[in-house]
Amino acid sequence: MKELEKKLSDKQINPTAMRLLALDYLTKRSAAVSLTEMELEMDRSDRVTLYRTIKTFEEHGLVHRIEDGTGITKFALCQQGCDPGHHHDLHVHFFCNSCKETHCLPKTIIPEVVLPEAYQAQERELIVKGICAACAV
Amino acid sequence: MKELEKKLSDKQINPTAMRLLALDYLTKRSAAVSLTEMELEMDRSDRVTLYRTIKTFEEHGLVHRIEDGTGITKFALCQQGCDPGHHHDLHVHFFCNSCKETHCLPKTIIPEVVLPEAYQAQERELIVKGICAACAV
DNA sequence: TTAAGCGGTGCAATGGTATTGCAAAGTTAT
DNA sequence: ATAACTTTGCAATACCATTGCACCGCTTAA
Repeated sequence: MKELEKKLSDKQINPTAMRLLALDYLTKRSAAVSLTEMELEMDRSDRVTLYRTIKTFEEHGLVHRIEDGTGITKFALCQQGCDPGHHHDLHVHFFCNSCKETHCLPKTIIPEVVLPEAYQAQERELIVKGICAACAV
Repeated sequence: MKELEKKLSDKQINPTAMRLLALDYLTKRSAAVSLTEMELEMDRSDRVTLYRTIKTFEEHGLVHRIEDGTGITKFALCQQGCDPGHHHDLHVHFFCNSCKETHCLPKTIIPEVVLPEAYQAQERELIVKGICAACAV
């Protein structure tokens, strides 16, 4: 557990019980989670507290928000190297049409695209939908 | 107006007054619109009717749905060549951090990405955020 | 001509997620 | 122990998406 505490304090987050639990949960998950999922699977706590916990994590560069096209916001741990304020996650997110889970593909980088004249890119988000490795037996 | 009627009947959509109005509105818009925007700007009508109108358009391959990361679903006319059920819009969508509008970039195609072993891609959606041409004076 | 059937529209109502306000509980420094 | 600050939980609110149902107008069959 010292491990988790360190992760939090490294990001200047006060390691409270709630936050350690949430971080532990996120660490063990392979897929991105919605708030509702977290709420259901972590009996321990209130939705709003989770909401704020995740928000804190996001602001400190510990998790990133994923809009996977379902309309429901999901979250996943950042790889190392995200800063408060600015995330530099440029990996693809994959939504499985079969199991409905959203996964980060940290090795798969979003290619640069050439925009029309005068457009300036600042961030980009690529969602690929299809059948994930686990479902593609 | 015959023009608009034809567009509808070409897609097997019954050209009612409401639908002609909605199509006209969409045709004149350069940016993608949310339901709420349509509701406000087209005084003529009820939100639910618009909702169903857009849904019909979408099902018949006349408009496509855009999840631009704001959490609010937006819609824009398809270029030609979309079929009921399957849209093949592979263009990039651009969200302007300044004016908050979302634009289709029909000339800018989403590049193919190489996925990890065993993942099968079916659709892809790329949102680029930044400053649009109009705001980038 | 009337009655039945049907697509389309509008209103009311519901469900779900995101978000804020506020007060209680917990923590830290003096 | 107290004051100051942080964190948490509950209640409440604000939207957006979606469904149910009744009504309207049109076409079709008796």
